[in-house]
Amino acid sequence: MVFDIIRRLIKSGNHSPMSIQSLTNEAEYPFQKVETQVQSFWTENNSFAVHTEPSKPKFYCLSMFPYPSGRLHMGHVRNYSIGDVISRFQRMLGKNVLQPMGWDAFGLPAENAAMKNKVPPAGWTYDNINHMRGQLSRLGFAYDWSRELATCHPEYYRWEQWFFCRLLEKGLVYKKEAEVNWDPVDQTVLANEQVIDGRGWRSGAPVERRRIPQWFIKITDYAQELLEDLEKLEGWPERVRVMQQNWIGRSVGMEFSFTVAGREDRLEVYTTRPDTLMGVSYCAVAPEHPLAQEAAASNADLARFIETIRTGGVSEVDMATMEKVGMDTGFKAVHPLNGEEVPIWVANFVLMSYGSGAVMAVPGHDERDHEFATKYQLPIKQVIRPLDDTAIDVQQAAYTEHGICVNSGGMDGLKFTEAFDFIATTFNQLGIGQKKVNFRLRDWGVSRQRYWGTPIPVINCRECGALPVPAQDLPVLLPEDVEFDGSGSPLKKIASFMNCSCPKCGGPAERETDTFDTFMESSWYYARFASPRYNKGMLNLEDMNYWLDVDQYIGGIEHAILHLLYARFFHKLLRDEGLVSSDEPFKRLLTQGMVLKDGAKMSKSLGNTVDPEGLIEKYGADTVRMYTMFTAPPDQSLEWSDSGVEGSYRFLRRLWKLVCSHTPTKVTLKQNSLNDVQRQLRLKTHATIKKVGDDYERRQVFNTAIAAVMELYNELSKFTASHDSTSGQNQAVVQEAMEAIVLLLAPIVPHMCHVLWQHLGHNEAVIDAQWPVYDESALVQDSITIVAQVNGKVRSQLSLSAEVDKESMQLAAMADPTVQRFLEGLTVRKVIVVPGKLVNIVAN
RNA sequence: GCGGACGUGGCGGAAUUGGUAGACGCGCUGGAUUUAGGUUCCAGUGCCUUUGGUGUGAGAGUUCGAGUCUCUCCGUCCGCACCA
Repeated sequence: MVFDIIRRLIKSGNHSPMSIQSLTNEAEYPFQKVETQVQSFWTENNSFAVHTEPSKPKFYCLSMFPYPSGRLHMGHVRNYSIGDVISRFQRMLGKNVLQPMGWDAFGLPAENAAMKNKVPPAGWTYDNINHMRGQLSRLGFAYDWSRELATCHPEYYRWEQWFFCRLLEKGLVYKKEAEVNWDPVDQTVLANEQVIDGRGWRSGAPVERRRIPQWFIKITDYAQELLEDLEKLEGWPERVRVMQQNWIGRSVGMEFSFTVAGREDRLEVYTTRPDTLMGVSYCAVAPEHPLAQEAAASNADLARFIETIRTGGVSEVDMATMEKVGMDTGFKAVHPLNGEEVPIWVANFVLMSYGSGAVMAVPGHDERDHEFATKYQLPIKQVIRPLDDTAIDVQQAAYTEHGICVNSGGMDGLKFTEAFDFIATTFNQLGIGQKKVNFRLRDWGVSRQRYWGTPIPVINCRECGALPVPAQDLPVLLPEDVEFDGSGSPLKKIASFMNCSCPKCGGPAERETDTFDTFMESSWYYARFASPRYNKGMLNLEDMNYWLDVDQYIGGIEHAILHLLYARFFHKLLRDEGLVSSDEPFKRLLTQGMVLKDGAKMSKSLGNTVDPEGLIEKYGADTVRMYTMFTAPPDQSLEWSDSGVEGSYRFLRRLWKLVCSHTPTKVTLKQNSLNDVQRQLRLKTHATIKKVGDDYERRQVFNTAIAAVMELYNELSKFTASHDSTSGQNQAVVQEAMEAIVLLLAPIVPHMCHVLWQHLGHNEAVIDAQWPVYDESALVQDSITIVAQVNGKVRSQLSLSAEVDKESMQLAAMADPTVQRFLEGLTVRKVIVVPGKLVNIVAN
């Protein structure tokens, strides 16, 4: 086993029992001793290991696992602090809380490091994991480390290989040619990230688009369900759901074909705007389209042109921002309604991978078509007019709104849906097309021409084709001790990996050397965490039924679309294989904001990073946790400030001193015998408990929770400064306020609160304490403040009995001298009374 | 290009359902303690011509009442399928 407990025990340091008293007697807040001692306590007691216990309510809190890049950055600290706070809060509510941690260990950076430092990707990755595990422990996160996993471990990826083979057998996986970025100098495939301004990042050579056979998983089979189920995800931020909805991109349109003049075959196109059909002035096909290829065969200029437009990146942003260029193929498409012939062009903006690789172009009513038509002086026809009949000039700009058909023969006067239906009926009768729902979502290409990834478990036999590796031969192990120089896959050079025999005919065969997209591993790790050591199958159903779904998932907004969509898809695949029982993996989602410094994202290239380790050294983990939770709401970006850290540190020091100087008491608090000042403090204590609980659970904003605790602290410290709080009910209300503060902060500042809780006279550990419940009777007030406005402007504040009715409020406001002064010479027209809040007198 | 979000003091942010704008923290100013610096404590702190006026990127609108709702504009940031 790679991950042993022993090493962590050594890491956690000092085991000699140190009494709480020796800590709380220290004049200054001894954060180092506190944190070391409390972390030892958690380790020795195995405090965060959990088991499937069907009789107990569970809570599964998951933070997106990190890529082991080498060191934690502030983004990690923030992400994992949020998850830890939620986990510890839920535990105090009495739940059986699972909070695991692991490593998204495959990926490109390990290969880059391998080239740079001449070390194998595996060794580099394991070293990073060991270092980062230590950093996480030092931050005091309540992980069940016995469940730790790393995706590069065969125990993990073997099940992914097994599952892929199942999908292959079920027909949910297929192989087809797809475009990649090809570096002609380095003779290698480049990631989009490695293409800079259309050139290879290392060679500087112009990148070519090349087609190679790759594996795809049929996510489009699940497009409709992935779209519909978004509505069930009430615990997800609206914006993430909208992003996924747009990504899936359901559209209703017409699929139909043009005849090509003088030919037997037809040109298939898809359009969402059949109402503009009479405005078609040309068609455009992708460079890879058969018609384009055929035309190029007898036209050297066109062949050269197609070659040039196949350079440049393949990403969506490259496609959308590049200059739109094209060339006439010489073929003519015959308009299905008026028989007119329009030219067929080849254009770089048409994607072979989307739809049929061909489009009808209506420059009058589509911006992209308009740009292209203007450039090549193709005709622009107006066939739609605005509903309100405003004058438009389609020669100047495309009119893209829905409107009414004009210049369209029999369709004139029809609105969008009427025109749509007309075309649908007509084409059905002609047998050349029909209504079709299309999705923007494309099938998931999972092949990567990289070494450091899960080997795709496929054997290529010259006789029998591509076959899945039989289950008993799994895992296909990735050789870890390799020479890696970046020129193609090292797997191709290892004969013992490459050569195998065909599982069907037994003849000589070769292994697939591509590896999986790393999104594969991160698409199911949440489930594996619930049965991480299970070796009889991919997932243990009993554990799945107890722990899933993930109650709270936390991670960066940058994963809003891809990772979350793939994980949702994978969950449905797992469900259909009978491995899990629910439809969706993540009940509630919190997308944390970025950590910024000087207004920019912290990054190595900008040199504006802050190293968490140095901060922990200087201020302790509790301060760092508190600062990251206090400075901004979790879903917004966090602007780094050194003096802000000082502020959090100062608060914790003050709190430490105040509680340590208090003598704990067991005196019973008697609500009815409290004086006004005592009642006031008690009111603040319980109002704070109420607000903070709501902030943690419903609102998930921790900055305001901390602010509320600070307010209580301020009131408490004023109280202790001006009253003798060593005896009687004074001591009782102070004890109550302190206990509240310690409990309310325990999820955020767990080390300090562990010690302070014991100082306040409790034997149980604060992690096992019950979350405080507010006392409704303590919140009852005798008098309330009412705002008096004249014409919407605040003129006075009135202290009135809490039970005051609307009429009395109005009378009191009218009688107020300041209000009177502002009403002088005016006639009262109207009075608005908001019970318990304000009175607005409208006068002129 | 497409899609998404955001814009409030000197700064980070608060205002949860249309009802006292600026909670809490930082910074700054003054004072106390200290040989001094630091620390700690106390008081003040949106802006202005201060019995008042004004103020939430700009402009308009709805409303008794708008930071919050609607529209237009400006600006900033994020994602876009091989980075994870």
